[in-house]
Amino acid sequence: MISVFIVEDNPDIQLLLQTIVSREVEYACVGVVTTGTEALRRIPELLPDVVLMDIGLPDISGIDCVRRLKPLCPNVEFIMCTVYDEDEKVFQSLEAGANSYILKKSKPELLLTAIREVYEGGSPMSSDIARKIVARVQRKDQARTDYHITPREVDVLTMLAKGLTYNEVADALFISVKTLKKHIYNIYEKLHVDNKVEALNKYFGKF
Amino acid sequence: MISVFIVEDNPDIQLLLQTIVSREVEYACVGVVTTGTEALRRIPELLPDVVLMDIGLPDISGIDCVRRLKPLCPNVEFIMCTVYDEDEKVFQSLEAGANSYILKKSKPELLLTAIREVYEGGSPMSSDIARKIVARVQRKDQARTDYHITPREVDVLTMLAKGLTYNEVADALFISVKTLKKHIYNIYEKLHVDNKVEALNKYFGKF
DNA sequence: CGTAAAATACTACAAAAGTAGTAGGTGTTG
DNA sequence: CAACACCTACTACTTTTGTAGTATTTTACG
Repeated sequence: MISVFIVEDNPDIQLLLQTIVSREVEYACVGVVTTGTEALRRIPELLPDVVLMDIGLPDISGIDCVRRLKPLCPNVEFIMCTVYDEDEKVFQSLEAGANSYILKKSKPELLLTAIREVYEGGSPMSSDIARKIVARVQRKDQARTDYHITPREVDVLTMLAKGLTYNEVADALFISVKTLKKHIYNIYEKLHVDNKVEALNKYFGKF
Repeated sequence: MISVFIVEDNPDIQLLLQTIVSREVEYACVGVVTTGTEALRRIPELLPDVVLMDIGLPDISGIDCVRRLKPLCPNVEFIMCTVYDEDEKVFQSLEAGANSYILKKSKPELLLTAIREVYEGGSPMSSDIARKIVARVQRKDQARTDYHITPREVDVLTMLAKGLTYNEVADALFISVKTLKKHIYNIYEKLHVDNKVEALNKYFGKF
């Protein structure tokens, strides 16, 4: 039996979600609230297995709710259930601690499947939401393409990325600091940057 | 009609995949090879819509194949189709340019759906593969938790992350460089680090 | 085998970053 | 109102980075 908590301000959708969840025997709706404030109070008390969280709430945004709740109850799984499919909403939700992001237009069966899957440790989402996330992961690597950075220069960048000083890098690579500086100088020219952080941002993805 | 190209060294699975794809009218299998080398030669010639790529090939790994092919034919969508479900394989595949990652044990219908969805611009994958990716996105934010970094210090860290110098940050925040240095000194103490890159790595996720 | 790219090493100076304090002002809260 | 956290600003000094060159030695490749 999976206990589900619903946070949704629109009465129609609230009722709809509640109906879908309550109809099946292996799911139980243990609570429904319409505001973020209520969610913040009730969820840590009830500790449901899964929370269906709307984003556009009247007081606090659903994303901020998750951000505040997840540290308090790490074992509660949050599914963002919303009309927005913008990239930023998706990323913010995941960064806040949600593990699933589905659109309200999804079919009832899909919602139930999502609840089960997130409960079982998955991150159910449609393939177009997934693509947004994949694109972000990929963006980091695209950076690494084509600056004519040599293998040795990659070594240097990799060590600098760890936060090592010139002396430490030089020791690790068995070269003199003078040589190292030359490498770094060359790297900066190739990347058209003029300090470490800019170089790392440009070569590896952004922070 | 979606043209599909298959890279798979195991004859049984190769035949199975080919059969699944060829059975439906809206899919056409336009080529099958058993090695990475052949894939590298044939795919840029044929430019199929979708490639089903095995990872464990006899010569070059499927991941390296994608890495080399994707820049040559950016409009070809790659689906990794493999037995491995380790995190690293998943990330490496996505970073190499694949847009979907499915396991060989998946059902035939799921495979066909995946081909269609990736062709339509999605990133189909099971919810447990998705969770691995979500976990990586989240890892970056977990870092930001609990070091007692004040709002002003966050401002400072955010600007430093852009690669700005002390002078530039001080100007941007309308404070003196002396004050800025004090902030940074405090940040370093809180994070137990002693330079910029270490601080950024610790506060935001790793590079 | 020659040559081009890469890696190595050096000088010398300039600029930025980091260390280690003190200290006044502001805002909040028990 | 006292304690506390935070932001601000300062001095003085050290260390690390960055700039701008020259020059020699490997290594890779046609």
